[in-house]
Amino acid sequence: MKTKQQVVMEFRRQEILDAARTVFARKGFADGIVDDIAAEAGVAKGTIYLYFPSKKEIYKSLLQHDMEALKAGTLQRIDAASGLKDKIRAFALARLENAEANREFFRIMDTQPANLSFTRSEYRDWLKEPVRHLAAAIESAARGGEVRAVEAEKVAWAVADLARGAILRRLVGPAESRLTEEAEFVAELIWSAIRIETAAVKPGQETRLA
Amino acid sequence: MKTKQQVVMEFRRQEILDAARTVFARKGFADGIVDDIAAEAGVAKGTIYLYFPSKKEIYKSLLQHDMEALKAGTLQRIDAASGLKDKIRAFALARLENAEANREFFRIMDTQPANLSFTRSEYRDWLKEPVRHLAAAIESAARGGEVRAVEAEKVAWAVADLARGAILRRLVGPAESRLTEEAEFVAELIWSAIRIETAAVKPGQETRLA
Amino acid sequence: MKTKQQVVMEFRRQEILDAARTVFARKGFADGIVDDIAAEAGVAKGTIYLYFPSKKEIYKSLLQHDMEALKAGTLQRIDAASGLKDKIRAFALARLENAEANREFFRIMDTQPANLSFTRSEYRDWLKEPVRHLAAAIESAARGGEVRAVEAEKVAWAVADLARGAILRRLVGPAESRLTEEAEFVAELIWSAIRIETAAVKPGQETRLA
Amino acid sequence: MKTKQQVVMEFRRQEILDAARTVFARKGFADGIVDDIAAEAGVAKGTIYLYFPSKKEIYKSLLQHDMEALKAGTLQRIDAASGLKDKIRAFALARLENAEANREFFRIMDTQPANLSFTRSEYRDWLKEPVRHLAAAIESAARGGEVRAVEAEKVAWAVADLARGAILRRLVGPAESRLTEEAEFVAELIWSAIRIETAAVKPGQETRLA
DNA sequence: TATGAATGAGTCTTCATTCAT
DNA sequence: CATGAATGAAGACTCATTCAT
Repeated sequence: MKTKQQVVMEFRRQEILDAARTVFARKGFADGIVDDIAAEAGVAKGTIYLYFPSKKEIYKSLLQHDMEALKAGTLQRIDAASGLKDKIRAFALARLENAEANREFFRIMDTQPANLSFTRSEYRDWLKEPVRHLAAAIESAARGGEVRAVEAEKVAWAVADLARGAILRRLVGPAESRLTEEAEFVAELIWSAIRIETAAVKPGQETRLA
Repeated sequence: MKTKQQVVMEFRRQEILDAARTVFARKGFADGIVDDIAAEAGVAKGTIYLYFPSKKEIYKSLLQHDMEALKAGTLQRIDAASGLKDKIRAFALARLENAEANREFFRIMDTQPANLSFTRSEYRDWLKEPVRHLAAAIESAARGGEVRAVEAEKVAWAVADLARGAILRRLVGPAESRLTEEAEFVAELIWSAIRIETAAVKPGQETRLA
Repeated sequence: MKTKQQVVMEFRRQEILDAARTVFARKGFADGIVDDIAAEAGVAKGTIYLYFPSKKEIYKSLLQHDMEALKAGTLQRIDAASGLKDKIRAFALARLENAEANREFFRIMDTQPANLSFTRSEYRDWLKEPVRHLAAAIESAARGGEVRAVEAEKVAWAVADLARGAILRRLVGPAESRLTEEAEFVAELIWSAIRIETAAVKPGQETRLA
Repeated sequence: MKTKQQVVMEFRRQEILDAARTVFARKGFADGIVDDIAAEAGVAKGTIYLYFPSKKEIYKSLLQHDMEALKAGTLQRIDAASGLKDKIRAFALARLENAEANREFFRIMDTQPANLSFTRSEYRDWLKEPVRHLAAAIESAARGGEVRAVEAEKVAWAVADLARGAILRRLVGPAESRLTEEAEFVAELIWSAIRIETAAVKPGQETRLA
């Protein structure tokens, strides 16, 4: 069981990480100075160094923590969905919602300097697992004759790419549609591309891509 | 007509921009110091400031310049292609080849700090025009009954997203396939999603997605 | 009579001083940080400040305390010796043994920053008294015709200087001889220099300087 | 041949070293802050770092430089003297004069923290050579029957110790005697201790020790 | 025009000291 | 009394920018 000490310790760390996320998201790593983080967290500068050995380490912890959460959430939502199309939609929606709820985190992910030893490639590693998960589902569906025999992993990455693009556009310009619509668009696009047509699509029988 | 002065001036600016591209790509904006750029360009540090008012301005000029080139190239290649699928493939290939030929530039685009007043949103603006171009082609094809009545601009952005994802993966891990294959995959995926099926796809009649 | 309070107080102060001696000897004043002292003493950092008003004051107390002990010990051993040569030997041996038994203290004495208001000059003051004591013995011997009429105080300081040098060399390199031999060397050297020769020294009649 | 560049470079380094010597002598290493050195040298703080990579390196360079000079000077003066007693006197006088002319340097030598990787032991190394030089002269004299068969190196170190003590006392209290007298005292003391008496010293025939 | 030495504001980090518990 | 988390002043070092040559 945790001592009260540890609880307080953990709480402070979290406060600082939250402050850091805000600051780094706003100014990036280099321009997000420690004074800012301290001010944002409402503590003195020295206090920061009681909980983290360096600015870099704050940054790393932040990424690690947030990415872990994102990964777990995404995996869980993929599993919760039943059909393949639902899984695709779930994946996209998980990423969209996470980014929406945590714009700061996404902005960091997206502007992360490549030279902090903890690099984008590691970021991609966190993404890799959910993508593989999705790829497995696609393969399974292909074996079941539900979709065509596609390169499952490439298609799964495509889902991730589309989700990312959608998020980015929402981040820059104001949102023009609901998150569910965005996710639906992704799912529909991919689904249309890989499903096995049981019949010719006649004019007027369009899918929701339109 | 340009004086010799101006020619020399322009030449030096270009040398410095090239050096800056290399440095910024390697170390990012914050860690790419002016001394590095000067050394890379083979001039003294002070000389840099005869051609650019500040480090930030070098960065901005660099982005502006490279993005302009990318935009022009992409537009031209879209126009050169005839059918819609070809145009899609051309778009993807243009971006892939550009990124390949100019990894440094792409890396900068991709890690660009969000706080340089010259932001990603502006970057996206450069991309916007080729995407709109592609969207127009899609709409035209839709009107011609070649593809379904889709949200043309969203689909066009999807093409851009997929291309970007492909590039990113090539940048991180070593390339596993040829650029043309990557472009083909993108074109095929999108095409499969939006084309109007003239007949049911029978088993064994798969497309090249696989 | 001391209350139990005072006894405990005194005990804690001593513990802290002991810890401080170890730390300062190992790292010097500037690099011997208060956390180190607290850890070494097995108390919390705040506790230190219940017993001493500042780090500097710990340092001063430490020097004061140790030097007082050194002075008292040296004086006592000089007095205990009977003849002049014995007194010289006793002086040197007292300093050597003290330094050996308490290398930490000596190292502090010897590297003491000159700018702690409590300076080396004060340190020398503690040494002054034993030296004067020895000088008095020399003068007395001179009056008794035992040694030549030398500048007693200068000779006494010379004894101190030689002892110090011997200690320093033992501190740096590993000891090559016993403490008593070192002291004997000092005593013999000085004694040879000031004694009144009762007869010419013939070859082969060398003293133990060799 | 040196370029003008190198000359200017060397000159600036020297200016900074001079400033550093003053500051370090006054405040010690830890409290001698870089701003002080810069102010003393009449340059901006940043300039310091054009000539030295770190504060520690300034300190090391300073010691190295000054000790080298001291060693060379001492060796030369020993060699210049003819008889053994003269050599002893020369050694002591060289150290005394050097310390007098460069009180700052001596104070640094004497308060040097032991934990700068470049330690006192290395300082002793610089002293070692002149001492060995003197020891050789003593041994040679012993073989020539001029002095007794003493432990030459220990005696030579004794000379160094006495010189050091004399310097220290002059540094603390104001000088009471001329440098030559101090050196003469050292030489006379050692000489009395090791010379071979050709005849009994009769009362009234005292040497200059008195 | 080109140079590169000089500048000093700005940043991270440390650590003596305080104080609420 | 004891604790140790919190503080913030201070210091080493960096680097964009300037300017005398």
